[in-house]
Amino acid sequence: MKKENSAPTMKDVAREAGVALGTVSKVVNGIPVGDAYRVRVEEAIRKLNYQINSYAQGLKSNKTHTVALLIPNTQEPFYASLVYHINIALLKRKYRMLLCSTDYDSGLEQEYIAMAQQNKVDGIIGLTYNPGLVIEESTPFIAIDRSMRPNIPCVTSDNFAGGQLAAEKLADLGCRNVAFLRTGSSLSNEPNKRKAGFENGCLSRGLPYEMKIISDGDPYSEFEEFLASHIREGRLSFDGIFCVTDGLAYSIIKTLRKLNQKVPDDVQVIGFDGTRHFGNKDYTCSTIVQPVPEIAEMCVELLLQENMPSKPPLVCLPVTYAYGGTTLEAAPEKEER
Amino acid sequence: MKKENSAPTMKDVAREAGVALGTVSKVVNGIPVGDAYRVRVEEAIRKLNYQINSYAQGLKSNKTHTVALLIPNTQEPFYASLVYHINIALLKRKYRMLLCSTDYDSGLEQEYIAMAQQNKVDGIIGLTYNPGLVIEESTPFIAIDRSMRPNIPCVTSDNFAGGQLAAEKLADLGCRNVAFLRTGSSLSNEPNKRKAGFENGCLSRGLPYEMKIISDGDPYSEFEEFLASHIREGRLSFDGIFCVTDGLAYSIIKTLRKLNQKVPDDVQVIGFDGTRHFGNKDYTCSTIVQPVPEIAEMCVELLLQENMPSKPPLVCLPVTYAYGGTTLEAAPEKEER
DNA sequence: TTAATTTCATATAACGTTTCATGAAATTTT
DNA sequence: AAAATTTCATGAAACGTTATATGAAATTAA
Repeated sequence: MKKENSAPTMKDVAREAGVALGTVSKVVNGIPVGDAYRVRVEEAIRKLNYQINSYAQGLKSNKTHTVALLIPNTQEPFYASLVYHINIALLKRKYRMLLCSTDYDSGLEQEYIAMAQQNKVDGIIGLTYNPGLVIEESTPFIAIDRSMRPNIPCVTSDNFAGGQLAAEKLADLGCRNVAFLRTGSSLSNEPNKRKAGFENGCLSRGLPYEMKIISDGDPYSEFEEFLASHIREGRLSFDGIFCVTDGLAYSIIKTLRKLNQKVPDDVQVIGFDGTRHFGNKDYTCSTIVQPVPEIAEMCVELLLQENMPSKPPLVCLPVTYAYGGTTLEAAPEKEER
Repeated sequence: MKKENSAPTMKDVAREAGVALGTVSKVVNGIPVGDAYRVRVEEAIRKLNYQINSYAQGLKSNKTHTVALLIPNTQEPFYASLVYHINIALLKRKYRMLLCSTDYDSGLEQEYIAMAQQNKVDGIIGLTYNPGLVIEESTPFIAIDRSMRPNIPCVTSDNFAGGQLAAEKLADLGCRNVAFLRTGSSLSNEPNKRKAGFENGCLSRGLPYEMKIISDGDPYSEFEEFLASHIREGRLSFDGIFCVTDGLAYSIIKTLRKLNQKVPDDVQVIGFDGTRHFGNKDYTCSTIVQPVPEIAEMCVELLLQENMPSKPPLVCLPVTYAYGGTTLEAAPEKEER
């Protein structure tokens, strides 16, 4: 007599189908089995509504079907978007996601990695700015947005091309004098690539540019001061601004408004990230879009692939430009006024 | 001889400490054991850096130490904040979180619940607007923000009090004519409580009010039309607006700006949620703050408590008002101009 | 037709826990 | 001091899988 409330096991399926336990296991795992057997097992599975007990499976196979995602937080739109798409990519492959918000705390990061080193996850996808993390060779690790070390695969957007694209767009849209703005808060070197790409793009188009990087103090008031100091007779000396992130772009747009500069008529603004903010179209700007779904897919793909290539790949995914109302282009959908 | 790359097991600890397997299990699970034994086991655990294999544990005990979180998405700030705080509350108790983005898809929701019904999670915390979900009695379920049915515990903010608080605040700040704005997109009945509380507050203060609920069409242009129609000689007939969410508030503020109404001088705006948007202080408004960390704690607490009370609790947590620049109050920190 | 080979379902032994019956040692009772 | 009782570490069984050795049936070779 079977207990009331317990899920059916392979043994139950085997009894129901009149086959051996091992045969059920094979069917469940897609290992070829005589047609007559397979059909009977499949029927029994359907009839009993059998689902595999992944904990028994994990115990036996040392595979947990769980992947840890190390991410600073789940609230900034870019991170939230990564969480969302990685979650989808994992569920698609029947993997669970263990979410680990690290708050940039290297102690926590190391703790989670240690946990993974034990037997709790099959691998880690990590966005961390802490290069000193101790990661055992045996734990598959994929880095997002920052190359951790030579032997760890890394998936990033093509930040250099993104910077270049921003410069070219601004040039195409008639700018004659542009600026790159960035805060120094991020320790990743990817923003530097955005900057380098932007410089490169400006140079190749003969577009005069200025760089402003605020690393200390309150970036918002510092940027306001910076912008105010570039106003002569009510006019800003730039007519195009590239901000290192959309978050900064929003802030700059607000500052520009305060300084009576019209966006995009007086000055055009391009951000970076392109993560839609809680589906509210009021909070978009023209931007360089990071291909978050593709980044997510690629991370999961690399992490779960059977045989890691000897040379760990550095994947650099293409970015695109998207109009968002803060440049002179026409909206793709419909002009809203 | 032990395999190189495998984690130490209880057996290893037992051998190292010279005690029986069961004794190690007791120590690990905090079951009292003779002091001398406990010390030796603890030492061995430290020496071998033993960590329990939660898959073996889950197999044996039918406890998975995993909780599923059903949530529409991870990107809207309120949801993102819930994810974050529930994640923390669970990790604190050594529970894993299985994140399930449902996109309001009842099929997906049901699928995840079925998965939980099998043996994959110990319980579910769910924010869903689908009252028809089939949930077995045996699966602990905590609803957020919407009472699913009488026998399922539910944790919400005190939406009624929040509406009331908004009305009182606006009255205190000198408003003489106010409006409640809401989109009809949400199927939850909690927004109705916000509305009811607001009405109640207005009535008790003798504050004339108007309600506008947009359920069809593009809410943004509809609201713009609505607001424009209430302008006489350049002045809006309201001097206070309560929006059902911060997201709507941002949108309304932008519309007001377009209509040349100054916030907060001409019209004050209060939103609802109080989730800080990606830590960017440019995107805050005066608001009724939902106590997300407390909601998260409460959900986890209720879900994991040993003996569920016979009468499932309906927990209603207190909200607070927070200044955010869109009302006439002074900023708590420092006035920024 | 018989022997050698291949095919493939079966049964069994782990995997690392928890739990529980067992009985030795320590304590209390007489 | 002996008997009865309590305390508590022990070790084996079980949880639901996977993997591997086993041998029966089917196929091929002689």
